[in-house]
Amino acid sequence: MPELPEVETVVRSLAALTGRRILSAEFRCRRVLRGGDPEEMAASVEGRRIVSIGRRGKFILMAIEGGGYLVVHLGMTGRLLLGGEAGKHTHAILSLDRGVLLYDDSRQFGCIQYSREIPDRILKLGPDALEVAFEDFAAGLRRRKTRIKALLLNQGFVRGMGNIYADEALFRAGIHPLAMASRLRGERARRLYDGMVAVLTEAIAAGGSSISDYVDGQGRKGFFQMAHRVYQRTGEPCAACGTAIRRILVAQRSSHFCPRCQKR
DNA sequence: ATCGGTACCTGCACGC
DNA sequence: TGCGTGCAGGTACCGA
Repeated sequence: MPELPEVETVVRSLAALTGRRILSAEFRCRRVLRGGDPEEMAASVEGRRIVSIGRRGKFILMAIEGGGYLVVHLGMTGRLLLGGEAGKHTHAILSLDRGVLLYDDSRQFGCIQYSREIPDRILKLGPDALEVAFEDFAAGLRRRKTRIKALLLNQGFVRGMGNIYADEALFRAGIHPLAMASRLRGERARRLYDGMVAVLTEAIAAGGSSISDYVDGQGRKGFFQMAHRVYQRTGEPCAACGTAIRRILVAQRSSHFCPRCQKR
């Protein structure tokens, strides 16, 4: 489901969690706990308030009263829902002093864990795609010996981009997904940076993209998918030149682009 | 140290 | 109807 705009939308939709007390917690599925023990996790959060909720790239961090964090990653199909009924794929249930928070994930690629400190894998992420300075972004491009599409998906380079927005940013910049990152300098680096920031900002304003099952914390769908210009538009005419959009694999991920507008 | 390929899991759309 | 195939917003891990 979720890239930066979707995760940002979820976090904003869950602002009401701030100050809520967790009365009880149930963790049902070991596979999404990243090795954590369900009983210990429950004991670590029960009786404590949620102090804040925020985002680092695609990770959601809920700061828990007295220190520690509930760290959530939505993977491909994860959902955090304020209210509603537990279902077949509900892996965590937090009963609050007002309402209930459910964590659902049919594919179980996401995770929910409790950690005393911010986990190392989060500290090792690159700068946020909406916070990185252009100079750092451009310098990073020059240092990497890989295709630009793969690099945009690498969370150690810049955190928050995923398959949809990487394709959309590359289209806006007129850059082919197979272009070598190190060769993008000057004006092309600038266009990519601007395209990335613009597409992410517009997507947040639209509440994210709901391709199949994404919803925010209140169960609302996003509608930025209407504005996708290449993602999952294989065969459709390019909005700029009319050429049929093509799909190729880059780093094992579907990549959609206009063969005429996007140059290597 | 960096890269690409693969594994993980469920559900859906499609063709036969 | 049912079965096989391919595809899907993700990261982690492995060997080269």
